Amino acid sequence: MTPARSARASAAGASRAGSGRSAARAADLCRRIASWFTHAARPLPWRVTPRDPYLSLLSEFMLQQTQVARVLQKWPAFVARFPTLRDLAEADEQDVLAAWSGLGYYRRARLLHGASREIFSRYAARVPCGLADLRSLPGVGRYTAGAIASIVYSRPAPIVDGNVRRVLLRVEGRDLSPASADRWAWVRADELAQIAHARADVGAFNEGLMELGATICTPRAPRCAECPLRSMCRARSSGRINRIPRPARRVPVQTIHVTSLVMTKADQVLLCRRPPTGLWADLWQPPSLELDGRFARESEIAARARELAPGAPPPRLLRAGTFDHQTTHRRVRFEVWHASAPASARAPRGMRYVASGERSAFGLSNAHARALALAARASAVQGTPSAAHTQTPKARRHR
DNA sequence: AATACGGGGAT
DNA sequence: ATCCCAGTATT
Repeated sequence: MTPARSARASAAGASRAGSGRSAARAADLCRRIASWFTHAARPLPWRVTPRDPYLSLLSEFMLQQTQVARVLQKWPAFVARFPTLRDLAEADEQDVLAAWSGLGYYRRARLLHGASREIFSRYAARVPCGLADLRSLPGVGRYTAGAIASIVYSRPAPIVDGNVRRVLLRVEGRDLSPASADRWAWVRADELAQIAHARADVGAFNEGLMELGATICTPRAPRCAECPLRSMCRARSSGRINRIPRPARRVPVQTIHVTSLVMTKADQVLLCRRPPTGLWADLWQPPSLELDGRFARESEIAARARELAPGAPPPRLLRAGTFDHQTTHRRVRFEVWHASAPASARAPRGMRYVASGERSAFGLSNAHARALALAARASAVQGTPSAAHTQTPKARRHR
């Protein structure tokens, strides 16, 4: 064997056993993350020691595609309303939806409720620790199952969310297409989870990886100077930190027109239920007309108002105003009208007149809550003098 | 492999 | 204005 050939062979061997250097690198990465997380972890209400399985499950559902700051706003009231898994499992779905109001992706509330009922009945009210059992629960996918298994039960399961994917792609300098990036990240996260589990606490490693992505290795303007991985980050050393990960293909935003008719009777407002599928499924709203490319004409609103208060003289309509409600791939334009129903009016079948005090028992989207507020301000201005002087300066601008 | 599904934060 | 967020279920 010539010296040259011998050198190639040993180089190939060393790189496959790959082991050598890459295993040491992986162990180093795990160690740095765990060490950093012990002092950098944000105090969050579900980060209790030891982890509470129910609170962890609840937080994971709420945090699906939802930022920590938003979950923190809704967390106290939800936990106070449903302190234990049993409370949640025995609740009516509508009460769960009401407590979820404003969080978005309302299907999660129904799935969480279903999961809690299944855990209550099939698992004796204990959140399961096995990946397969977890995955069988409604609303629990690969990420959530891995999070519960590893963070709550210290099982060697990987998790990949948007944070983990970004951190791993960057530290390893992988400029992959979105689909390949996701597959690669799961493989890499699995390898690292096994190492972290063998060395220390895989839960702290997984949680630390997410925390790093959420607080340091952010999508834009990452704070590399504070990053525990800065000296080993290949995206940074090759100047590609702003190109990795590649941006996802974005879908064009479509515009929807909603004309809402807010019927009030004394201090009560008429609400109806949305259909069980589609946007804002199963939530409550004021009766609304959703038309293609335009708001409803006043004659169409008037016809609807007569249906809602049959037998009464035609209600006087007040155009309260318009606003835009922006979501990721939709712009919802609202036009809000107000009408007063006579005290004798009865709510049509399936609808309810709801007093402001009991509003919190009804699941309402933020958009429809805003429509109700707009109508209330407008009718207060146009209505009784006693109500008119309570308007805020902001309300005055809407006249 | 795409698409539907909220609402808001950060830049 | 643009991108993204502790994703999952359905098509």
